[in-house]
Amino acid sequence: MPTASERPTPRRAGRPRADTRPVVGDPTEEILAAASRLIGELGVSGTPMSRIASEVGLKQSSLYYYFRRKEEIVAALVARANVVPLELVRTITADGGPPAVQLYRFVRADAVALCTLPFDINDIHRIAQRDPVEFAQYWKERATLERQLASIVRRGCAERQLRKVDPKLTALTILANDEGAQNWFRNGSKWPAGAVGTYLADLVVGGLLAGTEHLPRTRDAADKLDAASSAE
Amino acid sequence: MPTASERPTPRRAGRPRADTRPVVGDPTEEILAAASRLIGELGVSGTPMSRIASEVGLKQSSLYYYFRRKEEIVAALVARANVVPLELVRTITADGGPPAVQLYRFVRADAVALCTLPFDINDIHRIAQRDPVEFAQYWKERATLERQLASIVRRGCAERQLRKVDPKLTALTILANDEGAQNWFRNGSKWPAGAVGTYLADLVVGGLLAGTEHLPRTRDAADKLDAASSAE
DNA sequence: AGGTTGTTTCGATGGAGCATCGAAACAACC
DNA sequence: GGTTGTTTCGATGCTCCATCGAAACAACCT
Repeated sequence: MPTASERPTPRRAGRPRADTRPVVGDPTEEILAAASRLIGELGVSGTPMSRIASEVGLKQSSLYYYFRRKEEIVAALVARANVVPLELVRTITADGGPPAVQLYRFVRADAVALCTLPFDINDIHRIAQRDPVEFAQYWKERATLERQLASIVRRGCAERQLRKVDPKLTALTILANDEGAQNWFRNGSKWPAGAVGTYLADLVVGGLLAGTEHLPRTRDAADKLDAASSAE
Repeated sequence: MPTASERPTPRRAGRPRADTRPVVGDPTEEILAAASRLIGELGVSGTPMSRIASEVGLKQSSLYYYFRRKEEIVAALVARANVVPLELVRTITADGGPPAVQLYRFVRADAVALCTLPFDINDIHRIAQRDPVEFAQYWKERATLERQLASIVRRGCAERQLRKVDPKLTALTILANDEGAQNWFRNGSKWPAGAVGTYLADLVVGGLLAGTEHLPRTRDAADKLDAASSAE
């Protein structure tokens, strides 16, 4: 009698696929994975639904059983990508420490996360701007992110650690910076993602600190907290 | 006898347009102007050729008499936008002055120029990445811009005015910064373009200077040179 | 065993957008 | 009056997105 691992995948309910390859996992996940890969290569408007479908062994129209519109796929991808920075501010704020160190940690980690993303976040950003309904979740989370970043900046200014800057404008610029970095990073960068992150964090936090001489100390503190955070 | 200004525009050679409105100027220019406006509103993939055509009083297929492909229109737009930063480094380098001041002037003016651009430079950037042939000119000019910026940074480092940074990486980041700023600026900014430019220049140059305390002096010097430059 | 229900997939189809082609409709010149 | 060159059009083919109804199965019920 065959064990579960030997047993061939049980036939699924529903009409069989024209493509004879066996169904590997959750089709929704398969579709998202294929879409992420293809969109990373060809861009959103450059990847036809038919291509995504054939990649997962389906016909074009069958995709619409899982997603009602192309943008729904894009929205699902961006929703996952958005988790990273949100989680990031959460843990960094929880870890505490001086605002400048928190900012340093965020900028570096966010830049690295964006650079290792398989698809172009700015491309998707653009689509999200033109479809506020489908991407309502995205904009809400992004506003939260901006607020939390701004509040870190505000504390940094109050404690005289940072120059006097507009917290809201600074938060926007930091996010735009990280996304801008991804732009040329994906465009064939000779620097590794980690180097880009550290460079950006140096530049931004260096530009915000009341005295640049504190930058090395800030970076060291960030290193230590990051190490402790990844160890657990 | 009617003077030149009273005389109706002389009939042009070729089949008359279905649209009865008189032809105002060079159709190529009209097309580019309409395309710039529409693409700014709806994005490149969001503006159909038929829309551009009807805007200038032509049928869809008639556009292909002036431009062979849609990307050719986009390339023409980006070629013009690219003139601004190139001209900018040229005059700023010619004006001379400390490297930090030159950088400050560039970042501020470039950010302002991008923010007042009618269309989304990142959107076009993305298309240019996927069509290196049509946009060869763009990439060549951009490489030149990077090199010139990098050389300013290199001098700044050599003169101990700036922190020790990678000049090439810095040039890339500066350009990405300016483009990133345009992203959220067009997305309904409550700050004027000038404020954005000054803020970005403060942040970037502040982050590069060996000592932040020199930032106000650098800004003042940039102000003076900009005033002198605009006066002539 | 045969029928019913629910699930998943397909094929056909319509509509929108890009691009090409040949011809139409003019002016200018011979 | 005919020829040439310029500008525009309409028709057409192709690709892509999205919808719809039906096909092809499994599972469950009698």
